[in-house]
Order: sequence, then structure tokens, then C-alpha cells
Amino acid sequence: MLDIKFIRENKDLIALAAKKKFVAFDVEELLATDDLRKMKLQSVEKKRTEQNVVSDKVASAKDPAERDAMIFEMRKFKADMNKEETELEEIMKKWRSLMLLVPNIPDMTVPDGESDAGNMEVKKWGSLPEFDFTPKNHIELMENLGMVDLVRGAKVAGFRGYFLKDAGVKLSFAIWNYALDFFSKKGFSPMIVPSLVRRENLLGTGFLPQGEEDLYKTQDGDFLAGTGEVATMGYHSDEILPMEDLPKKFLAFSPCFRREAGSHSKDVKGLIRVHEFYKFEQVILCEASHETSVRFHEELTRNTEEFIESLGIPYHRVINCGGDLGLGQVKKYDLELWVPLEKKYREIASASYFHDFQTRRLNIRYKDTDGKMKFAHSLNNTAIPTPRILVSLVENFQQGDGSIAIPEVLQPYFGSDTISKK
RNA sequence: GGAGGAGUGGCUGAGCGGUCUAAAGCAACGGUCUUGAAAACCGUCACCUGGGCAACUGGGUCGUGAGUUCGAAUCUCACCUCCUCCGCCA
Repeated sequence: MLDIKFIRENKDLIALAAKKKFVAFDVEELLATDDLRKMKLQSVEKKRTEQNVVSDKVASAKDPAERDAMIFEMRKFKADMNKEETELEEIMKKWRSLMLLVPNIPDMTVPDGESDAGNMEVKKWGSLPEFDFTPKNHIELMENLGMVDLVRGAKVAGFRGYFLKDAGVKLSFAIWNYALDFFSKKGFSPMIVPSLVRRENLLGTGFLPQGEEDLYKTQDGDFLAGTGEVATMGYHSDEILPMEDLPKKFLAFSPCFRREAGSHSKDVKGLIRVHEFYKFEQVILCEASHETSVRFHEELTRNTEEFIESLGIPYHRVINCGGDLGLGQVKKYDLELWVPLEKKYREIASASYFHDFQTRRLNIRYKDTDGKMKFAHSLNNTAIPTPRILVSLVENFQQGDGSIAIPEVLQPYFGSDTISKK
């Protein structure tokens, strides 16, 4: 959500933002609704003033006849006022729903483009593996080593279901424990956060109202979040934070659920795209300054890059184009890891900042040094998702005999330097 | 799942149809005093929003939402959260 004053004063910017993000949003409709809203509100408030004045008079009236006369008058007056209040409520409903659809303004450095095809590589790291044998894909590798069972996964959980087993489990825990240490050292406080969340948190983070079909919903009207960001951002909702607590850095761990609506023909095999996975997520709340947001955005991005570099997996960083940005995102980098058998990079992390788009919706504020109440800024980036990370890991580190070499940094956590057939 | 009880400003807590413009205390902040501090005393001390250059001023907010009333923190209903007891359960 943006400030209505800002929207009024910068309607051209909003129109450009909508165009750049390929979102259908009519600023003029919002502004017209806002004009109506202001007019009606003033009229209603004037009537309320009058009512308040008369109410006071009723309370202090000595003469019962005079008092009854005033009450009688007010009855008629109130009927009139109620009509206007109903009209105002109708306008407000429309106003509120339009306000939730206003796109945040993308940063100037965001390239044009309609879809992820328009994303631009800005950085490349590591050398791609060359195999002197016929390499296997992650499915074959992991099935051979008894790390995963996709057939029974589908039997039990349906399409995109999977079981991780034995070394697959151990490897997952090794990555989690390593990630916990790695990101804690960078000043992030770990939290295990709810996945089952109330609607407000999804509205607040900007996943709703537009993305409902991507979410699992319970019969109680709650949702299963697709990322720990949702609960983590909800954590401080409706709070005023002491300024000295900023920035707040969280490392959220949670199961993540995604319906992957509309992606039924994509990545149908393996562990790339599943309905249920686990993720460590970095979330930052900081002071309301663009410079600070940019600084932390780069920091969040580097953190995950350093993590991947320590594992030794080749990756690149892309800057997402306008059409690939969410409604609230100002700028986003995706980090993509090399998947040898697909001969392409695959998204593993997504770093974005929002200015106060989310914190306005969630009402997360702090009192600035000048005593003014401000909405904090928010940012997030994946730390590491499992099991998707396993895809690149096993394919890149596979060896001719079908075994998998464990990256050195993981060995203390995994307890061995290879995974091989028993 | 069943039966009760409760949600008031940063905290404690009074108010239970009209001087609520929400008491009082604590904490915090500013000042006086002091070499400095403490104590004491004086003062400030919620948020959202409209109008105005400003002084100032209108409206709203007592968990949330609806309702009753000329008038609601106060009455009614629904929901949310917490507490106590019973039941069930990892």
C-alpha cells in the first residue's frame, strides 16, 4: 500500500509503475474515488459535528419539553445522516479495494520486460563442471543412492509429492544446520515461524488479494503460507518498535506450501518444483530510508551468494525486469544455480525490498529521532530452500561412480565426504 | 469439544448511558535546584485523519466488527485473543 497523498501527487509515476509491472491498474479511477471519498467524508463529519453539539445541549437541557423537541429533531436529522454514512461506506469499500491494488514504484535500475525472460544477468560466479563421464540428472542420482522416492511420493501425496530418505534426509539436516550457523554469524536471529497463518498476514505482505489461487486454504479460512516471510512480517504487525531495535534481522525457518497453480506442465519431474518444501528466509526491518534499504538489499543478496560460494556451486545473479516484480517490490535480484543436466540456471533465492509497502499494510512503525511516527522499511531474501538446493548440489558434485562428493563446509555437519551406494 | 471469566493509552488500573475533554499511579521526557547525580517540586506525556500559512480547529479510535440510542468505554449481537476448570490428545 502506498500513501494516498503520495499517489495523488504522483499519479503519473503510479501509471508508469503499473505499465512497467504489466499490472492493470487505473490510477484515475482511484483518484476519482478518492475525490468522492473526501467530499462525502467532509459532509458526514460536518453532520457529526452538528449532532455532537445538539447531544451536548440535550444533556444540559433543563426544560423537558425543550429536550424532547431536540430529540425529536435529531431523529429526523439522524435518518438523513445515516443515508450519507451508508453512501460513504460504499465509497470506502471501493477505495480500500483499489488501494490494495496500487503497485509500488520500481527502482530506476529495474530493466523493462514482461516476464522472467526479460531478467538480465548481472553477475556470474564459479566454473561450470565438465564431466569425463555421462552425468546423471538429480532424479536418477538420488534414486540410485536411495535419497528420494518420487513414485511413492506421488502415491501418498499426489502430483509433485516426494519422500526424502536416508542420505537425502541427512544432507537436508546438514544444510539446515550449516545455514543456521552461517546466517546466525551474520547477525540474524533464527525463528521457527508458523506456516498456517491468517489472511491479514498475506494481505500485509502483498500476496493477497491477487494471488489467492496460489495458496492452500483451510476450512477455517486460514492459509498455508508459501514462505516464512509472511509470518515473520506479521510478527511485529500493529507494533511501534523502539528505534534502537532497528534494524531487525530475522532468519525464519518454516515449511512452505505452494499450489503452483497454472504450472502443471512445468518441471513435472523431480525436486525443482514441489508443493511442499522447507526454507530459511532472511527478513529485515529497517529505518525508513531508501539508502538503507538499498544497502541491506545488497547485503541480503551477498549473504546468500556467499553461502552458495562456500558450497562451491556455480551461480549467477539476475536483476528482475518490471514484469517479473511483485506488486509491492521495488527491486529484485534472483540468484540462480547451475543445473548441469538442464544446462541452465535455476532460481534458488529471490531478494527484494519494498520500502514501506508491506509495513503500511501491516502497521509496523517506529518513532524517529525527530519524534515522528514512521513506517519501517522491509526486505527479504531466501537464505536456502530445501529440497531444491539438492538438485544443483547433487548434479554438480556427482562423480563417475554415481556417488556424490560433499562440499567441504558441509562435511562436519554431514559426517562424511561422499554419498555412495551401500 | 463443554462451562465460566476477562480485554481501557508504554505498563498498572478507575470508569459500567450525558461535566470522559478517559481518573490516579508507575515509567519516560523537559525544566528548577545541585560541582554532578539522587530526592523534591513544576511541566510534558496516545494514535489515525480532514481543514488552515499559522495560532488553531473538525472527525474518529477504550480487542475487532455490526447494532440499540438524540447521545455508547458503558447496553445488545457476532467474531478474535487471553485466563480458570472439565474432557480429549502428541
